[in-house]
Amino acid sequence: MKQLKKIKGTQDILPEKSIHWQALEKHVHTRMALFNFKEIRTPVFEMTEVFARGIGQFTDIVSKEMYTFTDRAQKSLTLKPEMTAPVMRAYMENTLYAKAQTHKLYYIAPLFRQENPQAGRLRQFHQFGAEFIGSAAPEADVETILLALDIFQSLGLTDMQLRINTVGDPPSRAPYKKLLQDYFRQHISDPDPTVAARIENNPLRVLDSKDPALQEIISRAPRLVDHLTPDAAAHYASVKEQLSRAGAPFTEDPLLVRGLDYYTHTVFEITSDALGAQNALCGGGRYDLLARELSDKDFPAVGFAAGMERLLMALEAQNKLPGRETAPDVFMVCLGDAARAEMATWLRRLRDAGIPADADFLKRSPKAQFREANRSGAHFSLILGEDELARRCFSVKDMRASTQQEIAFDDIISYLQARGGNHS
RNA sequence: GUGGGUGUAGCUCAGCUGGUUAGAGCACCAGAUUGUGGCUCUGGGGGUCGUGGGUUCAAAUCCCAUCACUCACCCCA
Repeated sequence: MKQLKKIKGTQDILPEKSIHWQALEKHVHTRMALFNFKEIRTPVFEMTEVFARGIGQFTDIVSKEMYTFTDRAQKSLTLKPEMTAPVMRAYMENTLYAKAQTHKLYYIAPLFRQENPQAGRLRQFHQFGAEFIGSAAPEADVETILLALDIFQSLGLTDMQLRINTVGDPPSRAPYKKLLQDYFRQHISDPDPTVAARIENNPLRVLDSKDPALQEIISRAPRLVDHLTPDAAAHYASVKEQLSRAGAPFTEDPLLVRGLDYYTHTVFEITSDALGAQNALCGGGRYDLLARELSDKDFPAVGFAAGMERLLMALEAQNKLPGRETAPDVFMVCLGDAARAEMATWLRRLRDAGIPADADFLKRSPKAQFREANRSGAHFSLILGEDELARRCFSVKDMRASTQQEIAFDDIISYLQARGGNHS
């Protein structure tokens, strides 16, 4: 029979790796709590509308990367390719805005995009992220950026770059867009279809093109920073000033343009030198326009999303992977049928006492059971055989010291507890 | 969607210009030690050489196709 294989661009996270995932998730929960962000969980799939309207029809995500299918009721559903739109949908659907003026939400979730996989890019990948909804103040932008930095830094990660830019507000952007369109139409003689479409639909996106032929033209293009309304300019200036005061080094990148339509004002990206071509650890920004795309209400918001696979890759490259292997404190070695009959009972007693315990389940030879005990990393082997049963005791072997002594059944739990677990 | 690279044991790989039953290290299992692991020694199991076709007396090796994986472009986390 043919071996079944996982879907392209997906990954099995085996025990060897999952210890790092668990530690990273725990770390995220801890740091988020420190900033008073609360976890939100949303379904893995949504009505396609949530993304089509939220993210924007002309974005790469919506136009070619979504896992979209129709269910039996002929509704179009989509596996979520990002979390900001679902969080905003949930925020409004559950009228969180009625409970408090601002909400600080965070998530850890699997996401799906049908792209060609490569290092740091998968079809099912995982992000954690935060969404600070309800405040239009630059202080909220800063809080969000500092949160992202904090999570990376507190893991010990170094060699990161924070880049920021502003994509302005609608009053700044509308006239600028026209200006940019005119400029590109005038200077790009025969644009390829993608570029042509971008000039029409979202000229800002042309700015981050890496096409060598366009670099010259792009570098001379009019810049949004020079065409901001006073309000937008003040917002951006305030973000920069607060970041500087907080001691967060950043570089301004006038060409940093996020691929999603809902962004306004501040956008930012944190990249790592430890990664390959896909070096963005985290991307985010303010998205005051999203709520209106999904409803008839307006809510200012700012957030970020960070790729967990990429973060783990960067941590691994710097030897900073969090999490350790676990091992049981004790491994039972049962010799003979009478002892084996007591195995389940003793395992239960040990575990009820909070002592991580394992045993051999293959009825193997003593030698093989000790080998397994050794491999498990257990501190002690609890040997139970004919002799021990008769004397109502265990032979307790310390696997590191290679010493052995008898401990009465009645004393075994307290004996092991006094040894303080596997790390003593 | 487009390029490049790689497919031999569970893993890492060797296998020269095609030539008997395809190898090593690690891992796994067993024995040396009939109730004692780690070290050592001995032995063992495990491979349709990614798949299909072609050339040839003969293909893991050469040719074609195909699939998978991977890196990169695009784009993004």
